[in-house]
Amino acid sequence: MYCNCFSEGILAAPVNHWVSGLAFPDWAYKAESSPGSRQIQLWHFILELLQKEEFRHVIAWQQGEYGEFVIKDPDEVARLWGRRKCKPQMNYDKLSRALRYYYNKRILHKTKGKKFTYKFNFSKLMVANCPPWKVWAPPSPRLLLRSPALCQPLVPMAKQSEPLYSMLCTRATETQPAGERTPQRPPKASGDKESSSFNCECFGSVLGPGWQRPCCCLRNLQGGLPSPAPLASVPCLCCNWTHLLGPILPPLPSEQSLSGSSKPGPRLSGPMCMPGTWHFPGLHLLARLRQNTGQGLWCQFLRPEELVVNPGPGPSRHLDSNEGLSSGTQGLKLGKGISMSPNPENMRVMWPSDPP
DNA sequence: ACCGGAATCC
DNA sequence: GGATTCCGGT
Repeated sequence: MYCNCFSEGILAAPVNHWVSGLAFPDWAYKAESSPGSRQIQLWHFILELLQKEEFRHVIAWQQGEYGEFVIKDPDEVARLWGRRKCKPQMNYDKLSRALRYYYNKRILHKTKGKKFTYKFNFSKLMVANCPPWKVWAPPSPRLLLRSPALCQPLVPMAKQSEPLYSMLCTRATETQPAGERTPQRPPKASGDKESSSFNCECFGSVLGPGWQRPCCCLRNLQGGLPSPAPLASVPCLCCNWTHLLGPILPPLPSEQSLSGSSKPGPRLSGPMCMPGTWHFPGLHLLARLRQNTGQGLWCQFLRPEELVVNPGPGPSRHLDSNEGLSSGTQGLKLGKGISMSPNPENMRVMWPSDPP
C-alpha cells in the first residue's frame, strides 16, 4: 500500500544530522544490533512534533513544567502518527496505549489531573538510548592524563535533581556506590550494556566537524579521584552540547518567551573557541542543571601545563591523580565566560591501552 | 479520559 | 522489542 510517510513535513529519515534545524542524534534511534528497530519510536516522534513550530497547535510543551507536554489535538497527533507508521486506523486510544507502555519504562509518565498531558523523563530516555557499549571506546589522541576524570566538571551528588541531573548521573552512580569506585575498562563485548558507564561518544553524531570522534566527556568518576564527597560527572568541555540540547529538550521558560526560534542563539551556536573568549558548550546544560538544582555548579579542568605530552609510542609519564586534582582545579562559576582558554586539544586523552 | 492485560503483528 | 489492536474496568 502506498504510504506517503515521507511526503509530509515530518521526515522519517534516521538521520544523524540536523533536520529542519533539529538534531536527532543516532542514540535517539535504536541500536543497530536490533534490526528493524531503527524505525522511529513513538517518543521520538512526539519529540519531533514538539520541536516543530507548525505542530504547536497540535502538541506543545507545557509552560512551566520541565519535560511536560500537552496533546492539544489528540486525533491529529494520532493521525500523524498513523501516517508515519502507515497505520491509517491509528487513533488516540491506540496511541495512548503505546504511550502507557512508556510508563513502566519510565520514559514517560502521565500528569494526573491534566487531560492529554504527559511528561518526559529525559534521564531514562537518554540513558536507555545512548548505546553504552560506545561509552568506553577510547579516544586516540596523543595527550595523556593520569585520571580520566580530570577534565570533567564536578558536581556533588547531593545536588542531584531530576530530570537532567539524574540523566547525567545515572550511569555514573548506578554501578557502584560512592567510595567504592574503581577504574573500569571498556566492555569486552559490544553487548555488555550494563557494565559500562556513560560518556558522550553517542553524541558524536551531533557534534560539528572535528568533534566526530569520542571525547572524554561524560565519563564517570570511577577513575579513582580522591573525592571528599560523592561526585558525578557532567559533560566535559569538549562537547558541543548546544546541538543536542536545542532540539531535544524543551525550552526553558525564559527561552519560551523569546522570539519563537528553536535555533540556539548565537551565544551558544558559535564555535566553542572564539578569539579572545571561550564559550563553554556545556553552559546551556549546566544552566538547566542549575535551574533544576537551584544551586551553583562548579567545573573543573586541567591547566595546559598539567597535561603530559606523549610524543609517540612508548612509555608515558602519568600525572599523579592527587597532583592533577590539587593543582589543576579551576573553579568556574556558571554564567560567566571563562577567561582562560583551554585548548580543545588539551581535552583529548589517551588510554594507556591505546594502540600506538 | 485513562488504565493495563492479552493477543497479535512486524 | 515495540508497537498495534482489542477490550473490560475505573
